[in-house]
Amino acid sequence: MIDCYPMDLAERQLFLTRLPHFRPLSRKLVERIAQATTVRDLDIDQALISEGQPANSFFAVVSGRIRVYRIAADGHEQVLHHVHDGQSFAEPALLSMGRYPAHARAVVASKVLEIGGQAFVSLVHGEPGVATAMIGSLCMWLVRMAERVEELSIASAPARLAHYLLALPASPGAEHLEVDLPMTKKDLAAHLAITPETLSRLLRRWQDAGVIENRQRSIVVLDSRVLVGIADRLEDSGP
Amino acid sequence: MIDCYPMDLAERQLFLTRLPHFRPLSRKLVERIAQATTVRDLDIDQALISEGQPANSFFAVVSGRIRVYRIAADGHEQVLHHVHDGQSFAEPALLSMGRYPAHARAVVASKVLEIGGQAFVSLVHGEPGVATAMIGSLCMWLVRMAERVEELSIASAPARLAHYLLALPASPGAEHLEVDLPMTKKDLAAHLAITPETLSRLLRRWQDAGVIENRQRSIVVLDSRVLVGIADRLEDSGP
DNA sequence: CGGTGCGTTGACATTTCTCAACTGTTGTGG
DNA sequence: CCACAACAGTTGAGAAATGTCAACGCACCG
Repeated sequence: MIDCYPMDLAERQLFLTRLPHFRPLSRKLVERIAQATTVRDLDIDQALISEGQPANSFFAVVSGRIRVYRIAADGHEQVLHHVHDGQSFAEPALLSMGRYPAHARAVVASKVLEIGGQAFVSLVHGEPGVATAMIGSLCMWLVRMAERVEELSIASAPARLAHYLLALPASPGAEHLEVDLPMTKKDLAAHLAITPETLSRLLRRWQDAGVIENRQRSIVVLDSRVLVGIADRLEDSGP
Repeated sequence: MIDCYPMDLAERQLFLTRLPHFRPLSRKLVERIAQATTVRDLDIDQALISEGQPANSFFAVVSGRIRVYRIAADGHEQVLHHVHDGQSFAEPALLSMGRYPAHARAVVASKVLEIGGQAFVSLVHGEPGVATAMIGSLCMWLVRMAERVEELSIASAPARLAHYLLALPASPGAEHLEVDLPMTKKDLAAHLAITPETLSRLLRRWQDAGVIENRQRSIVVLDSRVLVGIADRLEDSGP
């Protein structure tokens, strides 16, 4: 864990300024928001929110990654989102629902900013600038959710996986594109609503076909055109 | 089509007052919003929004039903939502995206209120009450989307269908609960990401088992406990 | 160095889709 | 008002995809 020192007010303020939806706010407003924050350092797998708790805060991820999930009726853990650094979450819970609708837990050791309480809520209701910022933030979440719905509506597992890989930010490897997987393959399987076995077999098949290279925590895309074709459900060359 | 007469300002204002997120607003504010609206009467299957158009308005459904959808890469129509009377949509497009992210089209003959233009946007940015109302509206959408994600993440078709039926508002029939299907079975199948054939077979099987009665546009639930069990993936008594 | 759990692989069971044919309903034009 | 066209809905048979169960290798952490 790199950033495991306490953040002072100026640091918290600087971090807030960098969040997309607080960027347009005046220095003074951001300072007032920063005063209503506290820092939470989380160990790996440490719980942050339990479903049903009264919502008194929302959160922004400074570093690390948070898993937002619910427990299905059969006890299975259903992942709603992975929240990365620079993103915030649980705004709706604080602003209009009153209770947290899901669990949240650190995937890796993480540092989050807790922004909360009545102080922030009254700021939203009283300051048009803050309200506008929150509207922008909520709209971003809606777009992400719409993408997620579209992704999950894709019937075939190969198409869902290809779609997901192509949407991930790619860093130029030695010669081809290399995408870092932001979670374990087990979690990725859950995210795509398939089993880990199916995921493993798909990656194996594409590797054998020379389309990708399957590494530990990343995928090297050797022929993205084939992946695009699979994502568009044109055809997947079977086993 | 019942309401195919023009709505005057007072009627539009009254309708807006009834929308959940405009209810808390003062009479004067609602009147100013109403002045920025126009009525659109749509025939069955008539287009309202095309994906990619510049967004200058958002919409509220007075009567009828609007289908929000996207065209997938393979030409398949992917339904994101069905919007019913008393609900609004496309707020994010107007407030922060600038362009419509999806198509919208009338499922049946419908009347929608177009609320729009710079007038409304400046009202949102200037009037804390309106901004708060929009925040509430966006939060409701987020909750709906989260439910949709959870629904689609359920792996098995019987569980998805049972979950959907149980979430639908039920009217007490002669003796048992009767739920009206808000769309055709073909569209319902698309909504659940299954084929119409699979849907038909599931309803048939449950009817044969005495759990439901399969009518044209509604389902009579004879034994909701069995449905709850199926939704929780406990077990579905096979054919 | 040994355990814990991810990732992989194989064999098998099950679900769901696909294709094709048929039935029923609805709405329209003669 | 009826006949017909168009299309939602149903049913069946077979194929394909995916899940389940089981076993094993391997990395990582204590």
